[in-house]
Amino acid sequence: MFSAQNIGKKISEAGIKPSLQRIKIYEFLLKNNIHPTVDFIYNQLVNDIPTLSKTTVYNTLKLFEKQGLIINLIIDENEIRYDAMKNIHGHFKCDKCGKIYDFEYNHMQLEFLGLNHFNILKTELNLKGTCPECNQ
Amino acid sequence: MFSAQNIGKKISEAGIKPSLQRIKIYEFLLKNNIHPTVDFIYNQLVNDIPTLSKTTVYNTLKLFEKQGLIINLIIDENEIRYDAMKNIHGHFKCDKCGKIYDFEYNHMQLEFLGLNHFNILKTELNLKGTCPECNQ
DNA sequence: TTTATATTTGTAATCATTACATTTATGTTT
DNA sequence: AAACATAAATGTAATGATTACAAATATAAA
Repeated sequence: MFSAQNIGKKISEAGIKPSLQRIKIYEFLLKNNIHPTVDFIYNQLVNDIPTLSKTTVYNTLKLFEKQGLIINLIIDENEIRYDAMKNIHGHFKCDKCGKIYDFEYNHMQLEFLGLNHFNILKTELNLKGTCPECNQ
Repeated sequence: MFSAQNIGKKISEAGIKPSLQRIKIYEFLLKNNIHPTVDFIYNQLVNDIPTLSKTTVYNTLKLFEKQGLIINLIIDENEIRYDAMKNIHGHFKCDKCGKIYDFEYNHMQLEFLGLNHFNILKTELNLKGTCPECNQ
């Protein structure tokens, strides 16, 4: 499903040279749809690539985002998260356990008032509250 | 329109003792609907209150938020902004000039799929792109 | 006036991110 | 293959927003 070749190809198609580090980082995002932070990604991958630097993770994610391969997710202070899912969806963050859930919504029906002549490039719908597990 | 008494009363109604600092900070948010950062608020008010500490601004805004008097707005990394507008509305941030615009949207028609038994306490709709001024 | 409590203040610590210079890897030319 | 140029990765130091914490000040109560 996500072979190294496929991943490298996707990276190439985004105009990025597929180095080992870049393949591993993108692979991690594709296989783990958990909206990880930079720190989390680094800690997971440093086992695989002992020489990995956190700066590389930062640079790589910034590059991926610039080239449209992933999106970033600013849902709470002091933590940028990353998401390789490219379909439009919303994010729910549980205030108690901190887990982030994806959800679908009827974005086609959304209507914005007073944004004529605005060039909208990104839409973020973030919900907060408590998840079913924490509600019990 | 926003007299010191009215402001003090609103703060009291939120269960907060209306000190000078608290009144000035809330007054600033009410009179300037510009989604300011902590730093901006501090720099504006320190003229008025020369002994003001930035810690007080942080503490006061946190308290206001906890008591539901204001909301915070996390639309970009490294900057929490605050908003005293209590009606539901979205925020558009221009990538070029950085200005944040309010807009209305049809939130009543919004439908979330897969969030049964989730307790939704806050909804944030953030758009990004370029504003008409920067599009020219 | 004492005493207790709440609020404000200033400094130091924390932590995510960025800047920058060095090292390593990759690709090209001769 | 060697020399060179370029790109990518690395490690350390700097930045900047936020928080922790203890001391000082203000407010309220006895």
